[in-house]
Amino acid sequence: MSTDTRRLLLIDGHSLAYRAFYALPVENFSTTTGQSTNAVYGFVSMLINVLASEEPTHIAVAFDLGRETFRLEEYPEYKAGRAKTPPEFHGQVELIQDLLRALAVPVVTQEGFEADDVLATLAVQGTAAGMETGIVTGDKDSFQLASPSVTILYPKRGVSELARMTPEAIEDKYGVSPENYRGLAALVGEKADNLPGVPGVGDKTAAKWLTKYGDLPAVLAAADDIGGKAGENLRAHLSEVERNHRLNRLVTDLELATSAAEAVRGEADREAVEALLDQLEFQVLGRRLEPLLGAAAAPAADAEIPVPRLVDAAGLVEFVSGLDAEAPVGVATDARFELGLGTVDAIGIAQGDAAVTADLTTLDPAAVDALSELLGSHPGLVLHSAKPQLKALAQAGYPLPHLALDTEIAAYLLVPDQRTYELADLCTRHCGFSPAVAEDEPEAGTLDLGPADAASALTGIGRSAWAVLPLAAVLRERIEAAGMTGVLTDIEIPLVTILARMELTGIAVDRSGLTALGAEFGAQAQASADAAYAAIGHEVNLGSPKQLQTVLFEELEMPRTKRTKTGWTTDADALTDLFVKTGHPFLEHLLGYRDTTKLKQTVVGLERMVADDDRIHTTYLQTVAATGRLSSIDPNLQNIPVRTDAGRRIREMFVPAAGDGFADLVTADYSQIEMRIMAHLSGDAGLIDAFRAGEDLHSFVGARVFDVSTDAVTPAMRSKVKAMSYGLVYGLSAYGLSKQLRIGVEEARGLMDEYFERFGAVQEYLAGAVESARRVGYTETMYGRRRYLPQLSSDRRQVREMAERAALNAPIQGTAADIMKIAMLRVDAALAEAGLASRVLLQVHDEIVLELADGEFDAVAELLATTMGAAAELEVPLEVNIGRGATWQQAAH
DNA sequence: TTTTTAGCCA
DNA sequence: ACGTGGCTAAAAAC
Repeated sequence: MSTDTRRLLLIDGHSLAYRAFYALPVENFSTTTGQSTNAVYGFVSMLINVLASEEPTHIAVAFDLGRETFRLEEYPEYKAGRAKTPPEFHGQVELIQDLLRALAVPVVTQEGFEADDVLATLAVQGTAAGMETGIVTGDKDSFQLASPSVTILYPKRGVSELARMTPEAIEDKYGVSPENYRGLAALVGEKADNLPGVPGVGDKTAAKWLTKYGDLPAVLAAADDIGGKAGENLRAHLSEVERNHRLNRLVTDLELATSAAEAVRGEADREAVEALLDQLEFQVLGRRLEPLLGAAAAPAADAEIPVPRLVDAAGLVEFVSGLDAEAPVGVATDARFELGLGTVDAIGIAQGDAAVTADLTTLDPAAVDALSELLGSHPGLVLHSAKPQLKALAQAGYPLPHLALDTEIAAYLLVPDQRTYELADLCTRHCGFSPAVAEDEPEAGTLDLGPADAASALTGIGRSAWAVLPLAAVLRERIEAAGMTGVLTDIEIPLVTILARMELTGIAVDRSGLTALGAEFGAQAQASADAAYAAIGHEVNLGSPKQLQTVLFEELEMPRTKRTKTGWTTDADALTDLFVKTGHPFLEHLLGYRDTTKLKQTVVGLERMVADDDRIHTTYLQTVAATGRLSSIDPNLQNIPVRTDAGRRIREMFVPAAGDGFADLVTADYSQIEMRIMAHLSGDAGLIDAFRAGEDLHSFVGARVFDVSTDAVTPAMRSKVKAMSYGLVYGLSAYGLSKQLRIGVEEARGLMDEYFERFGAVQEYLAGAVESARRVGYTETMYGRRRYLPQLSSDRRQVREMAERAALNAPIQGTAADIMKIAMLRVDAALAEAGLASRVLLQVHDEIVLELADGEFDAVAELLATTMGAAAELEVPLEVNIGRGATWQQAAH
């Protein structure tokens, strides 16, 4: 192509925005105000790429305008049956148009026509003017426009790659010329446009006919000569094919406001572009837009992704010894876990622009030493999702490193309610590159090493090790800007190592006791089931809500309960109500069955997770709970039953490793920590007095609410007050309270009014918390941990009120989580400092469980009480309860 | 394979 | 419509 050729680039805006929307995970692209930006991001990213690769002299972007098109007029079902546009897509096209306007890129539309018609017209004008034309569109109808001077750039795989559909490429792929593509499409049909074609005819058959007869009119004329089922179908669908052919013709003679020759980019409005990028919270993308802003050549923002070197043992030693002891070091591995047992075969290490990958299974002692030295002593190690990798390395005999940063945790703190924090996505979003390059190259952590692609898998790990470094730099800046450096570096990052140790240690269980208990619960469940069957005279799957509904509401004609999406609820509350109303024994047995099967399932689930060392190694997730709490999986040890006697028998199965010098378990839990935080944050004098006086909180509050003396508070009054106090922390309504206490709404409202009368500062605090969250967009814990709640400004009431309740709860639940995390760090440090062998095994939100080394109880109890009690400075004391026993249950107090 | 229902914890 | 934050299992829907 000579340099003086004029090159015209035409873009189908709507089609590309839609492609981008589905190519990029919407949950990873939204602003703090809740505006989704994935389609905008993908579109702009594509625009930058295509401008760089095509270097057009002329450009235009077309959008569909208006619902009424001539196609819809002729065929009312045109594009009918399409799935509704997802709500997250709304507004993104407008944002793209705003951005294009600010960039002075011509936008061309025509009322009553689709973007494709506009592009077709411009392409024809361009060809007439001797221009080379490229059309970027995800609509195959435009293939009919391909010619020696017109190429269709069709997105494959997301929006990052464009297939160049020249006439030859179309001929190759479909077996027809661009002129005949319309005929092919008419025969085959287009599902997305609701244009059915000839049944049983696909690209191959259509191409065969078109080649044989020349073009579509000739095929239709020869329809009677075509044999077989396909020919029969063709004859039966002639009118549809003709209709498709009329509708898929693109209009090339529109009178447009801008002609191809006039489609030239003007001078960008830099301020407007920057304001928009700010609003979209795009940072890296903004730098990549620099060249479009007409400024002096900006430095290339695209990081050069180095190709990691595959090194052997000697190469690893050389690389490690050459590392700067001050500068950050990126590390990635292929660690994976099964029942608490980790495996790691490969490691990537990077610093600056250099990255290597090594096969850990082939290292010699010198290399192992060098690696141990690096992991054990380097102060700047950065990993993405460090904990599983640290655990696997530790099990492989390497020291538990000092972690400088975990990029997954940093990303979580910035947006704690995101679903995933994958390295590749974060790099794309924050750094403008993606470390996962080749499609056949597995990502770190997911590889299955076959001999053929072992090398590419290994370089993927090295690339990940390198990628965390630029990501870390960006995330650190953003964490600092949000005031969360303290939460990150003083709480979350040091906690990783502690959790890793807790998980590696696990908690011992009585394996045969579990088996026996499971069998016992199983037998009880079977007995309840048999009794239930006897009560109705036949068997039914008691675990199937659908079958239960048939029995309860049709067979037994009981009154209908609350609606669910698919019928009527059969939950325990509803069944209890029904039992009160009907007294039918089936209900009683069903409830008994539910209880015991649940217990049995819990026991069986635990049994499955016992590792070879007779211990259960749960995994704590540090980036899941939006409030800052931990969560626990595989198995979840934060929801082991405790409320019933039968349930507590499961806690009897958790024991110390007596043979290893651990005689007992110890539990330490914060008493009423959330109410204490409420007292502190609200500054309510009444609540603060109650805690300072060390009185029973609920009796104290009950005395005020019911206007009696503290010792005149009955158990019934106390339990009402307790439910209310906790409910308030979560935004409970009078209706909810009435349901929970099985009292009237008016009585519930009376209780709440009385409560707020006596504890006015609590009400003020709660109202103020929502108000300030609405204003700044996020809630904050005492330690600065944020949760963004853009839905506080939603105009949908249900959505908004849900956000309001979250805003009430997040600072309190989150502060409690912060305090417990700080306590864990200090307890761990204090145990080590005191030279004690007792160790922390579990965390259950406000409780920790320790394995007590022989003879250490007094020291440990003292240490726990002091350290946990002093973990935070509140207006009220932090009370810690400590218990000791031969099982988790017995250690409870 | 994903969604729905139910139930356990703080 | 009506209390927050989690995880798991089984059935049902896809």
